[in-house]
Amino acid sequence: MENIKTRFAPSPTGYLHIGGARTALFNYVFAKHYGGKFVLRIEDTDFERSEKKFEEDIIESLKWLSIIPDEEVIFQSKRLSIYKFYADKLLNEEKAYRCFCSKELLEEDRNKLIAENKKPMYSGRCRELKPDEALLKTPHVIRFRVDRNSGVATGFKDLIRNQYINVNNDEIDDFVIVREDGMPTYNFAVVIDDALMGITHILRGDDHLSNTPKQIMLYKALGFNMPEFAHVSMILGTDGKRLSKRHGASSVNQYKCEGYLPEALVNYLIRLGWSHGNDEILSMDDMIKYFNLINIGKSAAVFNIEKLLWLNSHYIKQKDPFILINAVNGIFENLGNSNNYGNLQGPLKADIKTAALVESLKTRVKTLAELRLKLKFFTEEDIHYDEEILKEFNVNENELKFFKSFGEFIGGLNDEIFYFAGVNASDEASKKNALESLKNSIESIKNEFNLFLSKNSWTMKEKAMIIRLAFTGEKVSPPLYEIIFALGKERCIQRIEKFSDCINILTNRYKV
RNA sequence: GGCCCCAUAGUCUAGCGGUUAGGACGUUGCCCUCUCACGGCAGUAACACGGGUUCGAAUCCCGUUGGGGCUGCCA
Repeated sequence: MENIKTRFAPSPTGYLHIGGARTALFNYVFAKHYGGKFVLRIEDTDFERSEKKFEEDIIESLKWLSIIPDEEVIFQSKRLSIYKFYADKLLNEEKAYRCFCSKELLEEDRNKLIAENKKPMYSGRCRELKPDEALLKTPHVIRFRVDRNSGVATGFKDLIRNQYINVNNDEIDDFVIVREDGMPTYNFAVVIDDALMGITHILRGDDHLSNTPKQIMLYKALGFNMPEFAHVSMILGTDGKRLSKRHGASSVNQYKCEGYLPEALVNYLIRLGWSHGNDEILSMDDMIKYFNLINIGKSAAVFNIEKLLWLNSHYIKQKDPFILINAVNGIFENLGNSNNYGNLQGPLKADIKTAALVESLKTRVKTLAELRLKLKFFTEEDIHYDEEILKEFNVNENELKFFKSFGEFIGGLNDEIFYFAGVNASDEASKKNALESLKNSIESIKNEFNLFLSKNSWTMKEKAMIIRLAFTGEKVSPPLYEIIFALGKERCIQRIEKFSDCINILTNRYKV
């Protein structure tokens, strides 16, 4: 196949949603696989519902997913004269006609047909009408004259089903191609644009399957070359209904804000309806290399957040901590104070201490938002000790002695363990060095720590939890060695003192 | 209602006439272990139903059922 050109043609009536993103992705990788082009066209002919912010969101979200158009974005609203030209052409050739039926009249016709249990279709009342000057000035639409010779059918080959789909023409009424306000309807504009833009393959949702025969008729009437068609099945929610807002997050931007990585989302979407043997993890390059229409599934797919989470955690694990710090700051910066994650103080520092925690936390989280939350004990000074938790682990005054010597141990640690020159997070070599010596520091802390414990005949198992509580206030945390490194001697000792005070208060209360 | 599309585990899927029906997510158990994870190992679970065609059907055909879409001066 040569000179492939595909397009993604959303209407800006909502944020880019998951289904749209997948359609865009399929179009993109299909075009790239054959060395062709992919373009973006915004179908903003519905002035009522189209909004600028949605246009921007669509373009930004695609960019975030690395789905980059090869040509300037096209807006249908800027091509109105083109649609008018072709409407006049059809009118002159009597392939279309003006319809003056009022909306009320049409509604009446419709209801009558429905009452008779018939398919609601336009009656063709204005088909043979020859409007005079006066009538032409009244509001009207333009309808396409469907070939009604009995037995005529319109069909096309669908590349995904690999079969012909035919519909009898008498199933299709004389549909509107130009609205009362002069705007083209979807079926009309889409055909003209796809033809004029030289789109060779139309890959779209199968909700358009029933529209395709109408469009085929227009291609023929306008004398355009016919593109190939491929209809991808839809994405469903867990209830089997078409995916929408009520199924939770449905826009790409929401996933971004919740801390999903673009490569995870793209990987998830490509596998939803398409497969390459048993491959699950696919980079954009892999997708482009392997993508084909044959392996696109015909049946609808249910969106499964668990698998997305799995992929997200997979990609998080692959990243170095400095990149993750950056990514976390990126999403929380945009969210500002209006986020759902409570008050988090400032951006994360791209230093070795933060990196140490992020490195050990990255196997423990599934989203970036979760990562940020798990860093709270580190970024905030105010540690809260929950009485219930302390009771649960039976923290009592007997531990005061332990914490006293533990504090001394921390204070006695070699300062060199904690000393790091600044890390340049944009320099690979600098990061690599820092991460390498970080390992050494952690190793040293581990050795010293174990020595300290065994000298006193204590074990890690019996002391780990109370130390964890003292340092973080939480039952769950990264490993203690990393925490000691990240907090540093001073903050560790402060927390030990605070925790000891807390034990005192608690036990004194019982004595009284 | 009419027309069109679809049908392998809870979910995503492999399979394209002969397989112990494969993989992944999830889930369960075990190992590792300072908590939680990661990781490793093991287990769990599917051809919607009924007719054909064929020596042989998850695979081909028909029907039933179920689901989805369209039926707008939305896209």
